Amino acid sequence: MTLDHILLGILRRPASGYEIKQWFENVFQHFWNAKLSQIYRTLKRLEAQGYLTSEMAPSEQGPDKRVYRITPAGRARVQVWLEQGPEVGNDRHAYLAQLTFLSELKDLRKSLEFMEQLRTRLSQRLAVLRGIDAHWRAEEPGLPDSLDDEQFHLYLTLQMGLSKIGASVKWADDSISQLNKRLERK
Amino acid sequence: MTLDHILLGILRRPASGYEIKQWFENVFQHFWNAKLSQIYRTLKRLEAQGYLTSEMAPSEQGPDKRVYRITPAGRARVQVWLEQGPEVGNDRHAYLAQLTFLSELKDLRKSLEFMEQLRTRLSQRLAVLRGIDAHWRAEEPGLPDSLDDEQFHLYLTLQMGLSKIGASVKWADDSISQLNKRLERK
DNA sequence: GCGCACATGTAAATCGTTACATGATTCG
DNA sequence: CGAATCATGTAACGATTTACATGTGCGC
Repeated sequence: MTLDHILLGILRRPASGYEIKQWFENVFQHFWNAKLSQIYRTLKRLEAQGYLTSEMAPSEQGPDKRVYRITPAGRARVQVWLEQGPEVGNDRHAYLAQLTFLSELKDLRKSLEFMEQLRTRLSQRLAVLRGIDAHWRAEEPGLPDSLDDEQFHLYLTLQMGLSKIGASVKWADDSISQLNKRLERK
Repeated sequence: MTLDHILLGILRRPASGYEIKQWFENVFQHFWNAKLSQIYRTLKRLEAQGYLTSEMAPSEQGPDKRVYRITPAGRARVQVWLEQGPEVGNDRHAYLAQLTFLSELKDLRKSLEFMEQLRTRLSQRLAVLRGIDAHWRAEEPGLPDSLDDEQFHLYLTLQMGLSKIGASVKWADDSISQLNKRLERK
């Protein structure tokens, strides 16, 4: 049900489904994603349940859009979610599952190749986050003190992405060098 | 469809649904989880699709169990999955979503409290992984060189967990100290 | 006898992805 | 006039969770 809460959270300021999708792409990119089709469906349900209202409005750029607004019931739901403490614990990493069984190929060179590909992909994601960070630092020299509280919270989530993906890349490097050692021993 | 592949991967050695669940709890704990109900249903489908066969067998401890065995078609499917390169990119962290909107409470002490709870939970997970690591080191002094290739791959996934959760705890500490600074400034 | 670990499933509901379907506006 | 971006949705399918439902074997 977390998608519900995220949509309600974004709608602390009115927005359309399409605009909400931008949030996922710009802000949540490194820790959550939702397809437009799912967003539209969920907004509709949330409105039927009384957490949102909506109305058509002209767009500055393009066709009319349906703008959603949160109701008091919606605000209350976000509040409960925020006060209930952190939800930890459903990471899902398909590549770690693959790595577990990669020994089945009985060929360490294949494992090495896999890890090198993985390292590349992880570095690319790291580069994206670093770009966002750099952009932010360029615009706000006094970081993080100069940020208002809302931006500061956003900034903390970005730091998390940076620190986690940074650790992953280090791990990949380390694994690659251990694999190389193992290959030399044979 | 990754669950399919994981089940087939585990079944490189015959096992029952209940035993597979132990794998998720012991080995995959830090990066994947599946409920028993889902495992049973998926095994059934995989058998119908010809990737598995099964037969009832007596248990050492408890009632009879249904033991699944992988077929050549199943092995081929795992092979394809392993050779296709790493699947990266759907981390989902509910707590980062919560943190994003925590500014709505307009009370940095609430944010601080949240981060402290989060830090506690993350440390607990780290402690579990460290325990597994310590146990491993105690039994295998020459780590990682003394491991066979299968264990070595497993060991790499554990290192990943250690490194990622370690980074998360560091990030939480850092965030807490930044929040404290911010609180003092007011 | 009670509780725990062992063992297997079904049903209902929701979540999430992929494919399909349509159309307006803007910029080059 | 074509491509990109803006904009909204439906349908079908598969993945996942939660609740329900049942029963064995062992140790205290």
